[in-house]
Order: sequence, then C-alpha cells, then structure tokens
Amino acid sequence: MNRPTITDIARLLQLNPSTVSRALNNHPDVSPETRNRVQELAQELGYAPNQLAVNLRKRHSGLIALLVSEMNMFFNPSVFRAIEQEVYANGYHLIILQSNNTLIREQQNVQICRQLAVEGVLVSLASEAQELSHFAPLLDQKVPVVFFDRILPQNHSCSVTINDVEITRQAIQHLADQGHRRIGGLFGDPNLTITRERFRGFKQVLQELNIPFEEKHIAFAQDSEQGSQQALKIMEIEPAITAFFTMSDELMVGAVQAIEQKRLRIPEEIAIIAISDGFAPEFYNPKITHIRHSGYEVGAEAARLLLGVIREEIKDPLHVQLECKLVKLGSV
Amino acid sequence: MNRPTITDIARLLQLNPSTVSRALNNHPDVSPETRNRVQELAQELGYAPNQLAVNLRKRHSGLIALLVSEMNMFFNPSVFRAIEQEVYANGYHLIILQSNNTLIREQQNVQICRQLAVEGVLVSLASEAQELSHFAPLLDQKVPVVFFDRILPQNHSCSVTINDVEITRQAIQHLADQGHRRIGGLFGDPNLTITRERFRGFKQVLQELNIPFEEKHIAFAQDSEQGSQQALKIMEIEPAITAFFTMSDELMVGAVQAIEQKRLRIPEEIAIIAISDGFAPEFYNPKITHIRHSGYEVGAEAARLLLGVIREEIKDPLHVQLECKLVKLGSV
DNA sequence: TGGTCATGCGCAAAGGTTTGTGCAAACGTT
DNA sequence: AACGTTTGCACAAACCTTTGCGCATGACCA
Repeated sequence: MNRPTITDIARLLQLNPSTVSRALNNHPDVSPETRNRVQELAQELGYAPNQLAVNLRKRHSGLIALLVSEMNMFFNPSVFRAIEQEVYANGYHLIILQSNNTLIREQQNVQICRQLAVEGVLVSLASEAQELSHFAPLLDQKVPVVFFDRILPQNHSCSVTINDVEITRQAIQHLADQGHRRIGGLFGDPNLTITRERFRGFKQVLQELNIPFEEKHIAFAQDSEQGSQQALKIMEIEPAITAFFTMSDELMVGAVQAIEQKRLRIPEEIAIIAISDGFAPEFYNPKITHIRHSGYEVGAEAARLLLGVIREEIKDPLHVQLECKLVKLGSV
Repeated sequence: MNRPTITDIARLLQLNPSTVSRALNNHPDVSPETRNRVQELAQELGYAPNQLAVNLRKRHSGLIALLVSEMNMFFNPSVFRAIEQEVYANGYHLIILQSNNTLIREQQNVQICRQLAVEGVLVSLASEAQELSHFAPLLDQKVPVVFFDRILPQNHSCSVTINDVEITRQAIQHLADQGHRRIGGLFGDPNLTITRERFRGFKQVLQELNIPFEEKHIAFAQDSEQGSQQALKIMEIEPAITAFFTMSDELMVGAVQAIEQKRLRIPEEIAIIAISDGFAPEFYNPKITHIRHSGYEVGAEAARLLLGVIREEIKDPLHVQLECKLVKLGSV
C-alpha cells in the first residue's frame, strides 16, 4: 500500500483535509475530540507528512548545506560531528558538498544550494577561492551563510575562526620560555588565510622576542608527506634548530616522522609544538605539546551562528574568534 | 526581486507554462524556435527550477542518506569522500545522519529518511543495533538500502564488507611466518559483526597453525585509550607475547602507545600488525605493517551498489566482500 | 427575541512543476 | 476534395499540504 496522505485520513473520518492538517498540527481551531480521532487514526495508519509537499507549501527545505574542501582525518571529523548534532537538534538536516579544493566545484555547489532551497550554508573555503563573488547567488537570495575555519578576511557574513595570531604567539612563547631560539616552522597551503595569519603571528612574535627570523627555517607543505620532506631539509641546516612549530596536525605528523627518521629524541634533542585539536598528539610518546583548538567548538559555534541568523536573532555579521589553550605534554 | 517561475516566463512569452516546462526540458513536442526563445529568456532571468516543486511533482527528493554511527578520524573520512563523490557524480545529494551508536537515534533517522523521501540509504550500523527490524519502514516503501562496514549477517539487502576472516588470516599468517607464536590480539566492540568475524578468523587461523589460543592474550576495547590500557596488561603476562595484532587503526594507536610506554622497540622486541586503511601506519617510525583495506573502496562500492539498486539494474541482494592486501612495512 | 461572539469546521486557493489529453492547423495521401 | 497524420501548443489535473476566509451552529447577553 502507498503511504497514506492527509486526504486519505480526511476521507476515512469524513473530514476536510484542512481540518486533518490542523488537527495534526494541534491548531486550536479544531476540537480536542476531533483532534484525538485524527491523531489516533494517523498513528494507526503510520501516517507521516509528505515532507516534499510541506516544503513546497512552506517554501523551505529544512536543509542546511555544509560546503567543505574535502574530508580529511584531522580537523574535519570533529567539526562534522558538532555541526550535525547542532543542526539535528534544531530540526534541520545536513547536506554535504565537497569542493575538492577547486573553485569550479565550489561554484557548482553554491548553485546546488540555491536549487535545493537550503536555508543556510556553512562554508570552509576551497583553497582556490581567493574571493567570494561566487557566493553572490546565495547572498542575493538572503540565504544565511557562515564561514568557518578556512575563510577570507573580506567578508560580510558571520565567521568563526580561531585567533591565529594569538595561538601562534602562545606556541612560540612557550618554546622561547624553554630556551629555544632556533625554531623551525611548518606551514600549510599559503593560499589560505589561516596559513597567512599563523605565519604572520610567527614572524611577529619572533620579532617581539628578539629572535631573528630565518627564512630557511620555515617551509610550506600541502600534506604530511611534503611536510616530512621539508622538515628533513630544515633539520640539515647548521646550526641546527632545537624546536619545531607546526601549524596543523597533518604537518606535525610529518615533522615527527622526519625527526624519528633522523633518530633524534623528543624533547631532549629537538622539541616540537603543534596547533592541534588534541587527538593526534595522543598517538605519540611522549605526547605532543600543542595549542588546543577544538574542532568541535568551531563546528558547534558556526552552526549556532547560522541558526541564529536563520531565526533572525542575529542581524549583523559576527566574527567569532575562539580562544585556545596551551596543553603541555612531553614534547617540549 | 523574487526568483522567476516557469509561469513568469510563460506570461512574458505568451505561452502556457506547460510549454515552457517542455521547452526547458528539451521535449520534442515543442518547436526549436519556441524552445530557443524560452531558453534564452530563462537564461536572461537567471531562472532556476524550484526544486521543491519538482520534487513534489516527481515524487523524489534527489537525496541519498548516509546513516553512520559517528564521525571518527580513522575509517570514516575516506569512506565519506568516496560516497559523496560517487553520489554527486550521479546527480544526487548526500545527507548525513549520525546515530551516536544508539538504537533510538538510528530509528529516528530511519523515520527521517522516510519523511524526506530519500531515494536510497547507506548504513553503517550503530553498535546497539542487534537486528534490523527498525529498517522495515524503509524496506516496506521499497527504498533501496545498502549496508556497509558495520553490518549484521542476517540481511536481505545489499552489503559491502571486507573479507574479515581472510584478512585476519593474512595478518596472523604473516606474523607466524616471521616466527611469532605468542600473539596478542586487540579487538573492538564485541557487539559488532566486524569484531566477531575478525575474532573468529583469529582463533581459526591460530588453530590451523597449531598455535594455542590464549584467552589472556586478547582483549576488547572501545577506543584508543582503552586499547592502550589493555595492551599494557597483556604485555605484563609472562611469557611475554612477541607480537600484537590489532583489528583497527584506533586500537593500533593504543597498542603502539603502550609499547612505547614500556620502551620496547618495534619490531625487535615486539612486532605489531594492524588492519588499517593505510594512513595512520604512516605516522610511525618504523611504519606499521598492515593489511590494507581501503575505506575509499568500501564507500565507493557501497554507493555504486546503491545507485545500481535505485536504477533497478541490481535486483537481488548482492553481498560484496572486498579483498585486502598485506602491506609490509617496518613493524614486523 | 434579536444581536454579538466564539467555536469548529469546510471551501478553495496557493505553492511551482510535470504530464496526459485534447485540439487546431498544417501537411501529406489517395 | 476528403481523409489521415503529424506538429505545436493549451488546458487542466495531479503531487500534498497549509492557510485565509467564510459559514454555520450554539451560547450568551441585553
């Protein structure tokens, strides 16, 4: 048998579909008695509203889109978990669109959001995206957009990031406090604001600490493998660095690999500090000292902001920067 | 201005909406001339069909749901990547529902799938799910369902798994080939079929190799932390084991942590082999020998099966078992 | 008793698209 | 010239639900 509709129930109870609708939605215009009859029969028939019709009528889809560069094992899973939970708890559903870091896919995904009439969009930008004009179709339609993690500075929507300069400062400060003055730095995709900010923080705090900035001690890498190779090169340079700063878990993994390959002991022969959401550092022995930024918090906050904008509780673009804290473990 | 509808275009061109619809869909019943006029105006107005109305009319949603226990950093990301890509390439969109390993959430998620009129469902079961009756609402409506990874044996839908017994055999065989006879085993949630199968394979191959099975050398753990503790306990036992088998990345991480804590060298003092999708083993030095199962392949195959069922190219329940291969690295 | 008001429900439109059917005009055949 | 076929479009129904409005009915009050 096909799924029962509101009309079926109406026919069976000799009622008008509108009354059934109101009964099911607990509208006061329907008597308690009728309401019960309707709801009981609905229960019995296993009635579930046809969401497609509801959506059309109500002109919304109940969908929130998550535009993300691609799934990776480090930052994203906890961000996802948070977003899905927050979104779910508020009766929306999450649809995922990957850009694979290409602008063209990101543009397509924006169009898809428009077609699906999503009610809000969470965006972590593709690295190819150097400006935001391709989001215009959404913004024109007043579709709320919140950027998080991988953002661009010039944006008039809400955003959630971490205080990149500040956490980098904390990391380098901690290394300096332990007496390190020759510090290697591993950074990610230089197209990303997040990379540029952390790099800026790195240079800035070195200057503040009167530590000379050495171009040759820093490198940019796209993944663990590249990070490892770059780390090896940096460690060749004499006088040797005594510590590494890595701006992500991925690069931390690469650096540790390089360090182990050179059979250096952590932290006696070389220290390492990372920016991390705290999971990967647990893998190692000693565990890796890091500045803890919670992917979960970023995701949750981004979702909360978006829901706020959707509900029109938030009118103006808010730029939230989450604070992070130093987690001292054994690697410094 | 509001988004233009098909009716707007019809009015502007003095046509009937039906003709406009057919023109846009390249229906042969409309003359090339009219078709061009319509398509040009549509282009000019930036017309995009109201997907909500299309969905209602066509009685489909273009959505495929992914029901998953929860996002974690190991297996899931690559599975996700694969599924999203496959689904996207076929014009569907992916909506994600987490169960947090609870049966109640899984039941709710099934209802949501039904309400949203999703056209297919990919399921990796919650550990609480010991039978599949809560999927009846979907199966009754003939909604295609494909189970993958975390499945139950008794199911009449398609499924994608890896050959658990066989890969465990390969792992243990490899350890035995290197002379190991006291082998510790770390297994996951004993509620999961995947765990039971791998455990069964473990015992079976020990028997075949005439190695006595020692209850005290195996343990079950829910996460890395527990895995680490269990590994420590197992290593206390005399005569000491000479090798570890771990059925997942997560447990491998725990085991290595325990090994490093005891300052044992890999592989000289203790060997370790894991079932893994090959990413986490790269973190370590030496890299961890493992049986490579591709999360990406599992996801891609599951998505392909589902699409096949949706297109009615696949009629009967197919149970695909992916093969895996031994990747010899430095830990055995 | 006539008027006001609240209650409970039905009617019909609306949301935008797709599609079966019908119909007129144009064309071709005998 | 009469008939059949094709072409190109219009009409209206259908998908299912929600909602503004209107209309009875009965209660209440003056």
